[in-house]
Amino acid sequence: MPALEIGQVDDRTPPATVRRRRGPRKGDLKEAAILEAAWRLLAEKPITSISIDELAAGAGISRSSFYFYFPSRDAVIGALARRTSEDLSMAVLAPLSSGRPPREVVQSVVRNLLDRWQTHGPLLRSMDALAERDADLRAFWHSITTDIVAAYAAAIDAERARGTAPAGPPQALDLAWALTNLYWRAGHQMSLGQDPGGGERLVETLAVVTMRAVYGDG
Amino acid sequence: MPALEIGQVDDRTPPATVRRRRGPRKGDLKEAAILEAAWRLLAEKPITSISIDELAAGAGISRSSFYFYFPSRDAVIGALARRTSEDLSMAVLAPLSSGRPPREVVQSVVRNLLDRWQTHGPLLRSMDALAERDADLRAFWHSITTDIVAAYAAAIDAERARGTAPAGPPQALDLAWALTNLYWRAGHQMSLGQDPGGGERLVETLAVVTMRAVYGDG
DNA sequence: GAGAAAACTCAACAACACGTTGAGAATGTT
DNA sequence: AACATTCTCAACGTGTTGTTGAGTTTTCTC
Repeated sequence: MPALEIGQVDDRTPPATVRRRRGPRKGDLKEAAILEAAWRLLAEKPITSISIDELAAGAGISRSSFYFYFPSRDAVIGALARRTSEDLSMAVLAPLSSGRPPREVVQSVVRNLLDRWQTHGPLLRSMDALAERDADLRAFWHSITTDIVAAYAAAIDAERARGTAPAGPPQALDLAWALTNLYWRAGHQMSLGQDPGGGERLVETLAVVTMRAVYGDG
Repeated sequence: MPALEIGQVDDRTPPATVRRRRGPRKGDLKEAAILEAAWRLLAEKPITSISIDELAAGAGISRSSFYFYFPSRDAVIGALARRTSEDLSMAVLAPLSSGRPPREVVQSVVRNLLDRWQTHGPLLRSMDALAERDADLRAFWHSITTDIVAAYAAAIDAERARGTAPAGPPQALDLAWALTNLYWRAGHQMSLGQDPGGGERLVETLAVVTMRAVYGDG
């Protein structure tokens, strides 16, 4: 699956904002320009301090015109978020179905996720903040993470069935949920530069914790 | 340590807002009333949708008067956060120095933390959001969590010295950091009702993960 | 308890961001 | 060319923010 870049027009799926426009038209460029501007601005300041004016100016249109494309600033974040969700899912699901040895799978999952946080950090953080206010986005994102957790739990259950991992409690789902949230927060903190020792050391730590949590029987 | 309740006047330390007032004066009641109003409102809606007007009205003063006490809405959250930080530190530090067996210590730490998230959830979530914008609050909170992590790491190192836990890598500090962030995110999600299966089951899951992470040698 | 200082109150003002409206220009379709 | 759709934006109304300056009340000091 092509990893759709930010700013590139997404013609694979109907637009997330089912609002006014229908067919593939010219002003799609402007919509993309707004998203691109949001992406750019997000890298330098938190979402709450980006005004519609800046977004519009960044896309080369007037503030009023902005509202033709998006109903609100939050909707822009929502659109970016939906666009990133696939990428994030794949970061976890691909290694899980690779058939490689457990230790490598875990390492890949963790590495991939932290990698996404490195590049999409500002967006993911904004989304986290937005999800508290926006019920739609919260539901959407909840379903994404639920899928990821379910897949992870299935992998744990498979290991348990093979006898390589001890049976619960905790249930595989609970374990998967906890680990996924561990990765999430770790990535979040890393993207803020709040982690002790960068990159590979963090991957290693998370991988060890995961291996012990799944295969240990403390 | 007396667990200072919200709305109670804090005369133990100089006011966080070193702005205008000095001695212990009458209007302290109003300041407390604002904090109490913030606390109350926070329980029903996210910080971003609470207006200064509501805060002032909740405290029985005019909007302009609000600015006599706090320079901004964020400062109110900051004040509440500082007030809660001790409580949160103690939730972790007390069990660690209790001398009880490891498994019980871990369970207490986790239980205490989740308990705080249950009662202070809306505030802690607001703080998380605020910390991204406010450098002061971020630094303050970072020092709090750093202390907690350090204490946790010291406990792990003690176990390692006793030979009951395997030596690193990962370093005890990295392990403590990861576990603390796991608890944080778990509490965060729980306070949003986004966790699978409530209370005690979550405590159990986190306790198991912790025990395996510290004592396992996967 | 009189007078001064400090603490406190608030209406009015200015600045800003938001979202809407309605009139028009550009683009596409027949 | 005539028509419909897409796109643009100035102008407006609204709500929230933070400041100012003039007042009232409380507290302190003698």
